[in-house]
Amino acid sequence: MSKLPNILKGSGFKVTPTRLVVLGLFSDNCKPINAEYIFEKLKKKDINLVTIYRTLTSFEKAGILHRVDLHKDSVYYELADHHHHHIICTDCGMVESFEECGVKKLSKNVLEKSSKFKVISQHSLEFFGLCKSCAKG
Amino acid sequence: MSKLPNILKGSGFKVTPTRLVVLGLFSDNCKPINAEYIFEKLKKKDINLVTIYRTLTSFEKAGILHRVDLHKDSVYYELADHHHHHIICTDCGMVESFEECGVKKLSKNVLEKSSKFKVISQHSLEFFGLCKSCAKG
DNA sequence: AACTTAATTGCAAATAGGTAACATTTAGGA
DNA sequence: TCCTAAATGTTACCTATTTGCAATTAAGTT
Repeated sequence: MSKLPNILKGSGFKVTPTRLVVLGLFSDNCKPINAEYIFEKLKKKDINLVTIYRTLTSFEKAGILHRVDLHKDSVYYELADHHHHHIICTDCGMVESFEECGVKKLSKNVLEKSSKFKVISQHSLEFFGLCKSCAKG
Repeated sequence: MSKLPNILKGSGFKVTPTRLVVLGLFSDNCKPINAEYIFEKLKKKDINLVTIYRTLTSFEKAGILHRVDLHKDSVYYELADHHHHHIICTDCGMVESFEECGVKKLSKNVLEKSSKFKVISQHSLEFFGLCKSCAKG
């Protein structure tokens, strides 16, 4: 059950402690995380923040991670094969995930109607609103 | 037909030349634009970049503008009442807009199933892929 | 029309997220 | 074990955006 190394090898990456542990964080967390979060979580391992940025960028290029836009001031990622979407509270920033996503059909339609695009490889769908406790205030 | 001033007044803003001309840019453009673009377009009027950032932020808070995440390095906005979505080429960055969006139903479902949220006020839906010319390379 | 004042803007400096350059180290094949 | 390209650390840098504060102005009031 050496899943993580195989993911790395499968994308042509060398298997390094840093990459394993970063990838591990993503499979442990079912929420989108950013570079700073990873840096803090792995403080003990003393991994350079620059390396974390590089790891994230290369994982994204390889299709292992997807960006998630939470309208926050840094870039968040999650595992591409989770295919979650989110509701974000515009007041407190709380994030809830949901699975359901009927966008595949729409994606097909959109591509057919498009005059300029050949391939759609990914989509993002996020909702913004107020969580129950912020809606009270 | 003093539409723009009324939009501003309706949100409790004072009507200033800067705000009028920034808002005007948004109603002329059917594409998402960022602070830098506005700054360049209005170079003749010599508007401070800081003022543009402040204008964008306040318009967003007031619900006049929505953010659009194009996975680029700055924040883009478009008029909230345009309700467009986009396909972005991950290679060259080209953006195409489309109107169709069957997300309202989904939005309702999502809110019903959510344990934590009370209100959904907005959503974002973007597709990422390759435009025809980048797909060739 | 001049007066008042809170809202708006300009200017300079700071911050924050992210990237580049380059030297050092390491994974993993020969 | 050795070799080399890939990965990492360190430092400096860049670019988008924000903050603090002084000067200006929209727009209501006299």
